[in-house]
Amino acid sequence: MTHPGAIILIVEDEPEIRRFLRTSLGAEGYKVVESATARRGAIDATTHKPDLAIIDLGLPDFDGVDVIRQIRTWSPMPIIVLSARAQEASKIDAFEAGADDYVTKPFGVGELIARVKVALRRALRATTNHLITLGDVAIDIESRSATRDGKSIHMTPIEFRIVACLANHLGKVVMHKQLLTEVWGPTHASDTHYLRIYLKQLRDKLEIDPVQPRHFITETGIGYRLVE
Amino acid sequence: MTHPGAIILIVEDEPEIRRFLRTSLGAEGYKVVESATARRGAIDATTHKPDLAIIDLGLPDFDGVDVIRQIRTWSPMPIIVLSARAQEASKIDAFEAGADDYVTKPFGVGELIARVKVALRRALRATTNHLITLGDVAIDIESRSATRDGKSIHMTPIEFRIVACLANHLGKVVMHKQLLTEVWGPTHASDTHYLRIYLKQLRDKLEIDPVQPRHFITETGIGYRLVE
DNA sequence: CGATTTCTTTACGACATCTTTACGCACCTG
DNA sequence: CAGGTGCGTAAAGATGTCGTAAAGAAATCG
Repeated sequence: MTHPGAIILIVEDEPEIRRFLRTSLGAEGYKVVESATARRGAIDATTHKPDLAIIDLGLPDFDGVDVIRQIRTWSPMPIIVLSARAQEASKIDAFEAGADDYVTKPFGVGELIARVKVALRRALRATTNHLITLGDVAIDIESRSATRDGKSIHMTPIEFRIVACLANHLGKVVMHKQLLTEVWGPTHASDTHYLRIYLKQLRDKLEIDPVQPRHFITETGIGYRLVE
Repeated sequence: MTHPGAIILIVEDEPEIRRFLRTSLGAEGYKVVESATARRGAIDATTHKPDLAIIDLGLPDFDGVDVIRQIRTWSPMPIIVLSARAQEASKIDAFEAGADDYVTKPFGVGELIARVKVALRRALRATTNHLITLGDVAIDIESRSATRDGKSIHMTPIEFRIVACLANHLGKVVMHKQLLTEVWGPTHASDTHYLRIYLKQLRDKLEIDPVQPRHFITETGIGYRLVE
């Protein structure tokens, strides 16, 4: 599997389809979060911080397009639309709201999973570089793993999200607010002390000398920056 | 239109479809390059450096998937597959070869153009940077970083805001009052000594000879000016 | 269901940045 | 030539941010 442990949010009202997707995606190693309504979906997107969202358009309370717009106000996460509407106008609406892909029902699992993989792969690679070398430590963003001369280094989900976010802007400063919203969601956009704690942990694990960090650089008052 | 003048490569053997795409995409303001064979398409991709490629799978000489693999060895450009093959296996093959999207014939122009826009939008996000060169120093406003022959130069938040403000009016004089209000807010619009202190620091960091400034020019009694 | 990992909360010393204060110099003006 | 004005320079104090440790709460896993 390409992205072990990635969290996928499914916003879909039909229980059979939800069950279907849950088992298929679960078998691929993804964690699945489910929401049956648009309102619930928008909330779950902020609380569960998914890596990707699959959204149905025909929801009971609001239109799925509204959920897309809502998410797009704070996150660039990949969004795949799943809809029975085959008309071109629906597709164009969804794309303009910020969708990344559009799959019409009925659909094949294999195809959907392939599209999920493509979207995740794309989201995790900023340039062309999935592999990052920090001194004697090698980090593979795609397989969520890090190694120091052969020995693997364990990273928790949040630790990895921070590294991935910093790696997406390699060499550039990522502001506190952006880092916090991409990792913890928009509700924690001001909890800068979270960053201090996790950056400490990352430096302890990945830096050669955690006291004199050479890769996880702090830009006081602004944010953090990852340099190779 | 979202990306004026973007170059789009079309690899497609059927002349009617080529003509169709040429007019549709041309009307949207895109430049179109056409190739009728896989071999020709792989060559045109290297010579014309397109921003995006639309590739048919059923080509006379080789399979379109080979063209995708070929391009993926050297470029991360967005690739949209256009194919009559609706089987899931074909789609999965294409995605695994590195395709970004898959549209089955017959298709609607509106949808295709929407998918083209999404792909371009996504690709553009990675490659935008405002660069200013001051002698041997390069400043990237967007990523908040400055470098002198590879070595990064650290700037504090206020220092950077001053540079950004001056860079926004590159070559023109920015008055004391304007600079002060944009950086410190309207309450400090008269504290001109702040500027003297920070301009000194900036010159020490960014000028070749801080005593004889060539880029941070002071306009006595008026304000400051940044020249490249 | 208990054990272990992971996440969140709290607290405080160390440090970078910002602000304040002070003085020397060049220029202009009366 | 004395005194004012605007600018550059330097250094010390104040403020806010950061790093660190440790312990309680929640989630995960066998």
